[in-house]
Amino acid sequence: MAVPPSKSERTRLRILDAAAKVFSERGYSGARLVDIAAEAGIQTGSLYYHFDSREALVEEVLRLGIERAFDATRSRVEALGPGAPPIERLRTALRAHIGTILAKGDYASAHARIIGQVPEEVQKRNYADQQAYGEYWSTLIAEAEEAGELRPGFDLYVVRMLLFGAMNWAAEWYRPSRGSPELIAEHLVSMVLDGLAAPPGGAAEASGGAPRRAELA
Amino acid sequence: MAVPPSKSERTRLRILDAAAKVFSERGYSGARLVDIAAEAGIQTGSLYYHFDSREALVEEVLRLGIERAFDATRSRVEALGPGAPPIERLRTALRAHIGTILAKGDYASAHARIIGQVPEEVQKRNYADQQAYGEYWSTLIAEAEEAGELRPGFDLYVVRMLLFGAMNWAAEWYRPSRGSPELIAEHLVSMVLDGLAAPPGGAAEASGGAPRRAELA
DNA sequence: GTCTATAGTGCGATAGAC
DNA sequence: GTCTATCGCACTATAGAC
Repeated sequence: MAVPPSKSERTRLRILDAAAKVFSERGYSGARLVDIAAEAGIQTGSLYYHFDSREALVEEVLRLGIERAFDATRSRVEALGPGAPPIERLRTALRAHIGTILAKGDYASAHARIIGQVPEEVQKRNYADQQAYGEYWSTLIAEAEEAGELRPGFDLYVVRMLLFGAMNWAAEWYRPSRGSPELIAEHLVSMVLDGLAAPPGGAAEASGGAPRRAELA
Repeated sequence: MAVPPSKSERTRLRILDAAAKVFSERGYSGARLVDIAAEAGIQTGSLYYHFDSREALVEEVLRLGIERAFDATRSRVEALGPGAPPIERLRTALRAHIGTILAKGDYASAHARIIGQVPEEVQKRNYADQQAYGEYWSTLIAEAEEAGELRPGFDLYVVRMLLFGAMNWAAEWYRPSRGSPELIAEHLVSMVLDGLAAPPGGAAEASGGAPRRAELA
């Protein structure tokens, strides 16, 4: 754990960062090894000292894409402590996942963008990781429903996918000029949990202004 | 208008359908002309009688992707008549757009998936169409807010992009086994307008079951 | 570990017959 | 209009020097 990273490992990480960026920008087939190498500051041939093939490289990017989002989300949810209401855990997970997409580099967005384009073998090997993260979200949502904190009647799989869509798509349009990641996260949480519509009573005031501006904005 | 399509035009349309499908499945660079030709039932060289280049082909697919979603959405909103409340117009637009994504072939989802990967020149030429459709949505959302039918405080650009994300992403996960397009559309509308959360009163009953099951399910 | 050089392959595009 | 044949290029991957 406390071992300082060797030169080889540091280069390997630079390559992975470069690959995540280029795969995310150009898609799986559009990303050229020469572009990835240039972004990492080496020649194309040198990539093969660190990775067996283009496929092995993309596979590691995809694995890290899930791992980073999962780690960030789980650790922030667990930091709430065991007594937190399920909907508060869900709210925290939403903030963590979209925060990873917006702020934490290109791994998560590379995964979202290219997983449907990589060779079938690579998809299969990534499937277990995806399942585990999906199960985690399923549990978060189901526990909120079982606690009576969600309106009844939703198909929770559909809900989960719509949520992932709103979050993962943010990689396509977000620019820092649009506001802090935290502000975007508050919009998401406010929209999907409380809804855009003013409550029927007409007293818009009573429902509170929608997204409370994030402290860190 | 009433002119029957020539053989050439029918082949051209078969090629476009095939291209929309293959571009949507494999991404811009992953789509091979030989696959598109095979899907259309012709040889690769024959494509060049109908289109000048691979770029010209993808450009037409992208143009149609916007056009079809725009036409479907606008016509359903206008069918409501001039007196419809703005939030009802927005609700209808949401149903129409996601319905196009889920049911109406591959053009809309091809646009969503590959617009970020095509050469910059192609992106630029598609930009005007995108702007027009985006403006249309901006107006729908802004009118609902001005009518006091939305909770105050949202950045409407962020809202629009989160909505597009939830809708466009559906192409990635939707299968007919998940339910009819209409059922998915009701989940979307219910979630983003009324929210997932049960109202604070605790009388979950009063808020109504979430997505009313679509008639056409 | 990283370089240069190159072998091998697959794809977009064109030419010309039918 | 569609075919077959082919040119030329760009890219992955390997070999061997340093």
